[in-house]
Amino acid sequence: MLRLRQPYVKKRTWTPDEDHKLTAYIMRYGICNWNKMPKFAGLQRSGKSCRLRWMNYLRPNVRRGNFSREEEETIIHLQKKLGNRWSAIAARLPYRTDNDIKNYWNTRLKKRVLLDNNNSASATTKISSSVEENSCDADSSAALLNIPTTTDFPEPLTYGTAVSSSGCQCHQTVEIDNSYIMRETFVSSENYWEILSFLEQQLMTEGLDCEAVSPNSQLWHSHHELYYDPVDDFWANPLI
DNA sequence: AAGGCTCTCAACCGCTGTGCC
DNA sequence: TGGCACAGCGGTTGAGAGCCT
Repeated sequence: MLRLRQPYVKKRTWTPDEDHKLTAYIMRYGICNWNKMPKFAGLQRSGKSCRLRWMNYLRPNVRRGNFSREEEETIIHLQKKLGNRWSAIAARLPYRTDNDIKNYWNTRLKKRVLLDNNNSASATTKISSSVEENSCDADSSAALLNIPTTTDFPEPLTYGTAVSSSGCQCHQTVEIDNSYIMRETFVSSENYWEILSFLEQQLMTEGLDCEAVSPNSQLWHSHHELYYDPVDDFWANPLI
């Protein structure tokens, strides 16, 4: 299959204002249709771009910064076991995105593993076997390596009226103004308060995201018909 | 100080899977 | 069953920071 590539694509870094609009929109109206969202949110972006930005950067339960030794070892182990299935690996590393893991692997871990393989085959085996000694599958390796689970974080207070949990995940459904639902999977308490504060500012500052579509408008109703299927949740079961 | 090189990460792309009509 | 729309995935690459000469 021939892949046609644009000869030169100027990358557009997201501006704080764009981040602001996207976050405000999602926090208020949730996620329904990525393709239509940019228009409703007043963004000159593709739906894909918005989705990527949210998933990899803006989403509350995303941990950024250095990977711990345990996380590194988990990635090495899972990559060996699963291959370059980054989303599957990310599912076993709460708070890390597939893009982050992929980048980290490509820029650092891959080199290290190759180096280890070249220098000492036994050194690499040690890392893998130390995991496999205690765990015969990837599912349990996360627990083995002390990767935080939902219970490691204090349950955040809920904004709004309704909270529901399903199984072991902290999956929250929040109703605001009786007209729309915001949902978030577990959020670290630190990020949660940041987001909550931000959301409260948004709700209090009418017109701040004036280009976003009002939930009561005809336009909003037309596209929110499709909104919210609890089964369709990227984070429905992050530890599977 | 300046130019080139390397590394990291955010963002883009095309492809594939899934659900709906 | 086929076509379409959309979401998600993994590979790739541009931008920018930092390092080196």
